[in-house]
This record gives sequence, structure tokens and C-alpha cells, in this order.
Amino acid sequence: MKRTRTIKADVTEATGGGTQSIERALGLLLDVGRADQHGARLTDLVTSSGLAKPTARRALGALVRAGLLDQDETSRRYHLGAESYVLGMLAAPRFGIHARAIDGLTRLSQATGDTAFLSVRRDLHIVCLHREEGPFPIRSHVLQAGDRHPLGIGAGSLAVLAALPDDEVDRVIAANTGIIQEKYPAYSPASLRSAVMRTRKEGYALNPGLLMKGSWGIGVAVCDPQGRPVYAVSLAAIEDRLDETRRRELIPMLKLEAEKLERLLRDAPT
Amino acid sequence: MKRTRTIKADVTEATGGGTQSIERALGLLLDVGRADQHGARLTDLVTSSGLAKPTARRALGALVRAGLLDQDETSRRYHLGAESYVLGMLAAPRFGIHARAIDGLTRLSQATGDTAFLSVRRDLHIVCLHREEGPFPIRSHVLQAGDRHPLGIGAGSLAVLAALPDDEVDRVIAANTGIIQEKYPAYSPASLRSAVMRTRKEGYALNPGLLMKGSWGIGVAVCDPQGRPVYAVSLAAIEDRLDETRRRELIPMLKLEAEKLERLLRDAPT
DNA sequence: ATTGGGAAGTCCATATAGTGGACCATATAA
DNA sequence: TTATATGGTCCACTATATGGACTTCCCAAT
Repeated sequence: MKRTRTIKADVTEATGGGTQSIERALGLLLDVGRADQHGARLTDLVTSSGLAKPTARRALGALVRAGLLDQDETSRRYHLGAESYVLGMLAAPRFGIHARAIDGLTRLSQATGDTAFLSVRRDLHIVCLHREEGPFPIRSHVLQAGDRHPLGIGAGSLAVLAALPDDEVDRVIAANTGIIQEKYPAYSPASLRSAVMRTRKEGYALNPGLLMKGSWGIGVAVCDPQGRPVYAVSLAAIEDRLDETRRRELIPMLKLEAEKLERLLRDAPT
Repeated sequence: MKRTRTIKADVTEATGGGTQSIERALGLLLDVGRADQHGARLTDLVTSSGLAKPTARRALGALVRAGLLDQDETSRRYHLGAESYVLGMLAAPRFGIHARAIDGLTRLSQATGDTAFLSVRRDLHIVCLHREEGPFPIRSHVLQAGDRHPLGIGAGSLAVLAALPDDEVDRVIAANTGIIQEKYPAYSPASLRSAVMRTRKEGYALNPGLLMKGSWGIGVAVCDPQGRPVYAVSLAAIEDRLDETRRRELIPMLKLEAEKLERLLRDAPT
């Protein structure tokens, strides 16, 4: 007897089986990416991934053989490899706003003195793509290129979350609740929801030092031609430099740069 | 009875077992990377990889879920995803010569009118990282960013091969013999060896239309501080524009840019 | 020297996780 | 309508990845 197909092949979803080792390996690849700068050690990767050591090492070996990772011969640390770089260059035309966004970030950081960021949305998270420091001597290093946080955590991230439709805001918060409770004690699903409201009302996102006391941030979302938020432009500074008065000066500048990026997204084909 | 360990743990090598699915998946990832621009279709990936369709699809699914690939909802083609781009950006500081090399390529292409290339060595192959077109209206499109050829095939590639020590030249040619016989009818191991000699004698590599009749190229290698060739700078033009006389003008310009890059490699830390 | 601890790397019996032949669904062409 | 080509899926079977336990290496402290 034939099984009745209840959902008659909606789209493709629910595949997902039979890919354990691949997903583990890709997880390791992204982990190493996050740890670049100094490289990742086998033991750390083992603990952070929860894999058994032989398993992790075999996967890392495959990644190294593929050229996506390099292993330092003496320190034995894993770094991103040339193939990762090449891949990124090949992907660049499809995400090419980055290159042209750097100008804007530089303008912002020079004009304000503070540090400007470009972040990109990755489903439930946001990833910091670029950090451009301004001349002001006290600089927050809370957000680095490559850092990843749940949507809503941090100024740019909150700007993106608030720009999503309500049902997706709920979905995202629900999906991230576990991580938030575990790693972001200053946040809660409820506080996120009210932050979203505030962001929509004010027209910009504010992070009043919730990730690190004293390190404040403001951010706005950049939407694609379909109106979905994909990037965020944000600024970080110490609390004193982001009081209400100064924010009123800075927000128009942020919005201006965000609009320029939206125009680029509209014009760029691909 | 204990098995005697003949090679007492020289370095780590010969691991390699227990990674089939990972290597298959990574192969697919790189395949898609090569096919970007237009995206890769499932069927093509199946044939190019030799995998069974369900296997390929499962692996691609995992890559999509990890964000390394995107699948176009309507065309069903696979493209590089945001995570690939992020990875590349994170790897950029370690391979950052690229960004600073573009200036040099632009200078070259403007000064000569022809198309300038930056390529990077990946073990037995060379990968074209960047292509900068000059104003001259007849332009060869034989080499594109992302294209990969065995070492020795093409001008930049030959420059790198010729800059390797003899034993490695032999190793590379031996390892590539199969691919060369299969896909590059104008080449042979013997012709490669004599091309290497010619390159060393003349001080630059010449490709007299061996990949595509009429499309000539000249190239020089860029070596890291240890003297190992890692990049190549090259120029492509139609045969008429690369006669002996003009080559004598162009080669010093290429060498100048190559030396600038070597200086960057020396000064840049990591 | 000697010891100890931490990290990298390795082995192999086990069963879990991936495989692929066969099939279905949908889209465009004839 | 049939033909053909492509994307997507099922599931029995076994090839394949797994991980506990082990060895080797390195360095710092005794």
C-alpha cells in the first residue's frame, strides 16, 4: 500500500537526514573562521563543537586537504586557508555591497570619531562584516569582524530584527531564546520584544551597554529591494558620546548611508 | 602482538580515512564556486562530481543549511552563499595582498590597454583571483576569476611552475599528467618541461595561444619571503599585441608590479 | 634528570549514518 | 498527448564514520 503524501511536495524542506558528518565539518569550518586572527586549537574546537577528538580531527583533516583550512606546522593551530579566501572572492560579486559600503563606513567613522560597523543578516543571527575605527581615542572592541550574535543583540542586530514583520520577529526570538538565556544575561525574550517596539517608534536601534557596560551603540537596517532587512549599519561609542542630543545628530548620518546602500542594492543586478 | 610502527609518526600524514562524505561535500562547494556567475545546476554537479544524485543533493542541502550555498528558489541553481563571503572576508587579512594588488593590476591594464590578472597557487593548480580589463577593445575572455588550471598551463601558471625547484617541478608535472592529457591537448609533460626551461632563461613566462589560438599571455611569479612562488601577475592580449618587441616593453612593468607585491608580502606580518 | 599534565595524534570493533537504485513530480519541447 | 530532461524523494542495506582508550610529544615545575 502506498503512503499518502499529505503535503504534496510543497517546496523542498524537511530533507536534513544523512548529513551528520558534513554538518559537523562545516560547523568546524565556521568555528575556525570565527577564531581566525589567532587560529583555533584542536582542543578548543573539540570542546566548542562537542565532538569527539578523532571525529573533529578527521573533519579538520578533510578541510585542510580541501584547502579551506591551513594548519600551522609548528603551533598546530588551524586557520582559514587559501580556498576559503578564493571562495569569498568568488562570492563577492553577489554580496558586493561590502566593498562599496566601506567608503560609507569610513565617512561615518571620520565624521563622528567613533567606530562604524557593517553587519549582514544570516537567518537567526547577524555577522559583523566590517569594522572601521574612527579617530576618537577611547574605542570599544566589543564587536569585531566575524563576530556573530542572535538577532536583536546589539544595535545593528536589533535594527534588523525590528525591521522584520511581526510573525518573523516571534519566530526569531523563539528560536533564539535558548542561546539568549544562556549567553546574554542582560537580555530576555520580553526585553527584546519591547526593544523592537522602541526601535520602530524611534526609527533607530539603541544598545545601551547591554553587551558590555559602558559600550553603547546605535544602528539602522538596510533593506533589499523586496524590503527585507539584510544589512545593518551601526556606530559604537562610550556611553558619554551617545546621549540623546548626540544621537539626534548621528542618526541622520547613519540613515543617509543606509539609504545609499539600499540604492546600491536596487541598482546592482544579481 | 603489536604492529611495529615502521614510520615512527613522522609528521601527520596518511590520515585520510573516514571522511568520504565530507570530502564529497567540500568538492561540491568548490565546484559551485567555480560555476558561480551563473550558478550550478544539480545535474551538472552530479555529472562533474560523479556522485549519485541523492548523495549530491543531500550534501548540497547541508551546504545550503550552513549558509555556504544559496539555492535560487525559482531556477533551483546553487550559488555561493553569504557564509562563503563572510569566510572570505575573515580570511582576507591572511591573504590580504589581493586588495593591495588590485591597484597594481589597474595600473598595468591602463598602461598597456590589455587585461591583467592576479592568480594564486593552490598546490598543483593555479586559481585566477582577479581580472582587470584594460581599454583595448579586443579582449580575451579565456581566463576568468575563479578559473583553475594545472600549474604550467597559461602564462601566470607557467611562471609559478618555473619558479619552483626542479624536484617539485617534476612532482607537479607527474601529478598533473593525467589531467593535462585529458583536457589540454596543446600541452604535454615534455612541452611543459621545455617551457619551464624557456621561462627560466628568458625571465618571464609566455603562453603563445596554447589554451585558445590567438589568445597570448605573459606572466611573472610573485614569491613569498621564503622564495616560494605563491602568486602570479600576468597579461593577456591577442597575438599581434604580444610580439617580441612589445613584450620587451611590457615585461619590466610586470616585474615592477611583482616586486611591489613581494615587498608587501615581506612587510605584512602573518 | 624526573615527573606530571596538557595537547596532538592514532587505532579499531561497533552500529550508526550515508549510500544509491529505483521511482515520483514538475517543466519545457515536440 | 507523449517525450525528454531536471529536480526531488524513499528506504533496505552495508559501507562508513564514530569515539573510548591509547600513545607520543612537549614543556614547565620539581
